[in-house]
Amino acid sequence: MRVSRKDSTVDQKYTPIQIEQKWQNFWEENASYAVTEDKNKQKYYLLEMFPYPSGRIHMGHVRNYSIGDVIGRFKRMRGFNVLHPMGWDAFGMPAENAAIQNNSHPAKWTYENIDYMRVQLKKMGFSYDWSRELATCDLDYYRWEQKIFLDMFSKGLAYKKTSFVNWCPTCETVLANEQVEDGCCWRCAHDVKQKELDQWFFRITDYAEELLECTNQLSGWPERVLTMQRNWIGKSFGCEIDFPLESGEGSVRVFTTRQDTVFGATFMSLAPEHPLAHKLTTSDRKESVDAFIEKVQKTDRIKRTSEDFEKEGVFTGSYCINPLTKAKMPIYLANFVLMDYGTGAVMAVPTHDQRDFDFAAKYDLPLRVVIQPAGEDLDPLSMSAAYTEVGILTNSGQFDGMPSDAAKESIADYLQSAGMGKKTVNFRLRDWGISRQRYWGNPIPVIYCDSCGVVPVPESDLPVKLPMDVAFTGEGGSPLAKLDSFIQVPCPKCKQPARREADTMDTFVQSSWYFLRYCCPDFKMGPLDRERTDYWMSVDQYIGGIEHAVLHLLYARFFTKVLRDLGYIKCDEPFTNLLTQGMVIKDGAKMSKSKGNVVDPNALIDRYGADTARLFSLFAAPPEKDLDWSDQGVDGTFRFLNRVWRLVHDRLGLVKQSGAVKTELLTAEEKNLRRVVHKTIKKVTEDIEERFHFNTAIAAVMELLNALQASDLKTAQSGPVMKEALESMVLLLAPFVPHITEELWQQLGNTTVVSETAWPEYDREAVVDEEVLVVVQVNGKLRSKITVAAGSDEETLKTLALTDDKIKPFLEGVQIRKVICV
RNA sequence: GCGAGAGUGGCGGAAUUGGCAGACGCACCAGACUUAGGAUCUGGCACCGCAAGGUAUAGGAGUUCAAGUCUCCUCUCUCGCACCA
Repeated sequence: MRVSRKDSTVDQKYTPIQIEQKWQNFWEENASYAVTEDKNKQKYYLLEMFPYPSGRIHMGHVRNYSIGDVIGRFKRMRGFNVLHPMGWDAFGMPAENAAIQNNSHPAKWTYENIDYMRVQLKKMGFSYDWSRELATCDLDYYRWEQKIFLDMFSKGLAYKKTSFVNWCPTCETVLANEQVEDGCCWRCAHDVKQKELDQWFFRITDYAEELLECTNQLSGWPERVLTMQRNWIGKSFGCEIDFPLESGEGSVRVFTTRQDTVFGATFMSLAPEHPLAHKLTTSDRKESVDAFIEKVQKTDRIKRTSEDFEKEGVFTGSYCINPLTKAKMPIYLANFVLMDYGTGAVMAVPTHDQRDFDFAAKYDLPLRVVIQPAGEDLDPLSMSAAYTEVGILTNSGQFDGMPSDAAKESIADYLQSAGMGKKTVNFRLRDWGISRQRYWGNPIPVIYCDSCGVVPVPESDLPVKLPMDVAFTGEGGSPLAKLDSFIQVPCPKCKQPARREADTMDTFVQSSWYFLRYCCPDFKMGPLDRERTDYWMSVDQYIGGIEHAVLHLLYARFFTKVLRDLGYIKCDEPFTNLLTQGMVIKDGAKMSKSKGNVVDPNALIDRYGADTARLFSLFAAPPEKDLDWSDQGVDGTFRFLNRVWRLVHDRLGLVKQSGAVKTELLTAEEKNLRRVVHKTIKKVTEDIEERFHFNTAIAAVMELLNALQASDLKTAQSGPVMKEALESMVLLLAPFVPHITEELWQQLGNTTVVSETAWPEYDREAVVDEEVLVVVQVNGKLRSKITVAAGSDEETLKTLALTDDKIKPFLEGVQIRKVICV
């Protein structure tokens, strides 16, 4: 039964544009996806990383949000109370740059972009609770962030210090360590320089231990991301050891993880920035030391910290004493020693550390072997490289003969009891520098007074509003710093003239807690409504790009713990499950304007509709893998939706006379068709729920469509069977393509809407096979396939297999040793 | 160098617990319908072979009645970290 095009009426053609508009209006008017805290339902908090309002959405957004929407719609149909919010990561540089270019204001540019992109997202048919929409540049958002800042300030978690920071000359602002990639700015890719500035920091290092420890509980996160976070936090166990100065005045403290090699330490290397550097320099060495320090400071950090950079140093003229050997050790400054790791001083063991070995070779410093590999006898004179593996201690006094692993423990204990050092733990993680010398961000709510010092803005004076009467010239740094009406304020304490902080907060601060504010975006009494936040948190499923593995995802974890300790929330970790979706690739490269390989979602929607755009991005690859864009693949997806549309319309006549399926009256063909239907329900449910394998779920529905199309049912039961089949197909597709399925659902005679309909359950009896195909192998090779009744016993199978025409020839003249039945 | 992941047709990808390798889709080929087709439908499509059959999951060994899947070695690619003491 096929309806040719000529017989079709016009309204039977699939017209995505009209259908999608119709249902988007319906969802909007009915606020279909708005939710409240319902204690009788199980909550499900679903979140995709919110976009920066750059102007228009791109394919990465389409993919990210389509993945999320499948999960959201599926969970809703499964009966969950689904919170699925959307908002805007709205502060940041591009808005300010656009303002400079267009002689306009960042707020105008940002809000215009938001308005445009909101329309785009609505055109995609995503099931957001738009009543919770927020933009981080809204006063109602950033005012509460200022409150959080003050809380952190009063707890000592926000503090100011002068230090060398990463400076991007193009962006004219500071960058956190996490925001420097390969020595370049994460945003503009320009070389990052070092600059000494007075900056605000968040004490993320206070949480290093917990942030590390909790990675072990995040079983719903990709191992890759956890590994990256663990490496970034970089915990190492070792010792701090004091090396007394030869002069008798004080000592140099080092951090080492190789205290088993202390007896081999023959010289000392300090970072050129080390506070003792100048004090230790003898007058005759002053000239060369100063020259060296200047040279190192001119070298950029990236070069300096690359492994192939030549190790150089200079002798200070001073000595210290090895506390265990009592030997005199010359103190050097060395370019490879970093001030911000450990103590900025390294005990040099040239025999067992390659860097020290190279350094010793260059400056002709003494070598002393203290660890011997099993069955070898290292001779310092003939060594060509450091020996860095485990071994047996030698030349190490009372520790001689001990395995190096055990010696680590014993020597640490000995040093500690002798008061020469202590066991310690060191982290690679640095505090998070949040000051940005830019306008379009959240003002740091602090005032500087000559007599009172750093004074936090009193809570009653919050919020510190971003002034709107600002000129964006693009010259001479942040416009805020030059705006007297903003800068000049009386000191809140002494009322004398004082100055407001001109820096704004890193935009990553806003994204560190937006997921919490979504729980109570209208709350007026503080940053967070404890009751509502506790109901929704934590986020059950978070979805976004891998590029945030250490940036945003680490900061958000840190903030969650801080806000917990401040009493705002209960939960310890923000995101229970994390899905990192792959990139969208075209012609072998990531889609980007600069490569000229972008596909504009608008064009796609106009030509095929949002359902096709969604379906293709879900079908072409599993979510966590990169997606290879194919225009022809999009055509194929569109074709599939047309086939679905036509099939339902072609079978409408059959479906109209339907009642309930009476299983006892079904023909074999009808039973087979039902089996396919219910097997598909089972597979699609499991693929979505357990694995997020949307591509195979869609493939299963495609198979169902193929089976339905091939079927030709004619009996009295055909109507009910077909109706069940078509309705199941429509419901199974609903999370992927919500518009066309609503329309078809209605056309099938339903008065409900799909989004409020329960997800289909498969019938356990209907999926049972009556016959099964059994594969017969001889000596591990496939030789025949036989069809047997389901549940046949082993004996029957054996007989059938051994007498099978295709099997017999293989058994002639051979002794059967074993028959295995699976 | 360290850590993580991957390698399957012309392409994107299936194979969930060791049990028919290549589902589904794209591309391609043939046919049907058509005034027409960039529409639709039917069939074909890993490789070699007319066929029977044989060979195939980066390469090599192994375990097993049976290996894409488990073990060992090698190669290649991607990502992250990297002078971190």
